[in-house]
Amino acid sequence: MKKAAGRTGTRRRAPAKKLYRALFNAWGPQRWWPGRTRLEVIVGAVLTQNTAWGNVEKAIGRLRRADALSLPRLHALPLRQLEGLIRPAGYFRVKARRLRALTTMIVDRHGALPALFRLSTPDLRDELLRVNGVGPETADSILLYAAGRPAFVVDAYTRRFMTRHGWLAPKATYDETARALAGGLPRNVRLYNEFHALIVRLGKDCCRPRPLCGGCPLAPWLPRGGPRP
DNA sequence: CTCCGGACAT
DNA sequence: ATGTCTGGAG
Repeated sequence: MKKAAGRTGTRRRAPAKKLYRALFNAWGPQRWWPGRTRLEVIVGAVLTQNTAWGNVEKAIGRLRRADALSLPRLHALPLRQLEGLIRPAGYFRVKARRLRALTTMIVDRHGALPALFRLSTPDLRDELLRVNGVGPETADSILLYAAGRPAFVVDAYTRRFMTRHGWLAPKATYDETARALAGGLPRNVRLYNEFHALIVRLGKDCCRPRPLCGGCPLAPWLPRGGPRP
C-alpha cells in the first residue's frame, strides 16, 4: 500500500540532485562568499533578514568605514550609533538590538569567535538560536557560511520554488522544507553552499513573485497546468 | 497575524 | 504609487 503524503509533507518527491545539476549546468558556480571575514558573514546574516542584499552591502560598507567591523568595536559601539550605521539595511532599530544580542552572546559566553566556533554543530546551532533575533535561517546561514558546517539554508526563495513545483505543501515548516531537499543530497558543505546560491539566483531570475518559467532550468519539472499560485 | 523600514524595481 | 527584499518576535 502506498503511504499518503503527510499533512505538511511533500506531494511529489523533489529530485534534489537533478535539480542541483540543472541549475549548476545552466548557471555555473555563483562564487558566493557573503563577507570578507567570519564576523562580517554573521553581521550580514542578520542585516539581510527580509532585506535585499544590496542594502546590506551599503550598511556593511558604512560599518567598515566606521571601523566597526571587529568584534570588540562592534560590541562597544553605542546602540544609537549602530542604528545610524546600519540604517540602509532597514529595520535598523531591531537589527541593531539583534546584532548587540549576538555580540553579547559571543563576548560574554565565549570570549571571542574561535571559542564559539569550537562548539559542535548541534551545540553551535542551539547557541545561536538562543539569541533573540536569530531564527533557523539566520542560524543556518551562519553555520554554513561563517562556520563552514553542513547546514542546509532554507529561505523564502526555497519555499517558493518548492511549493510552485508541488514538492512542498504551503504550510510546511522550516525543517520539513530542509529535509525535502537536503534529504536527497550528500551532507556536503560545498554542495549546500553552492545550492543555496543557485536557489537565490533562481528566485531572482526565474521564480520571481510573478514566475518567468520560460527558459527556467527547472521548467522540465513543472507540474501539469504550470506553477501553483 | 502584525510590526519593523530603507532601497529599488515595476 | 505599489510591491518586494537571502526573517523573526510579540
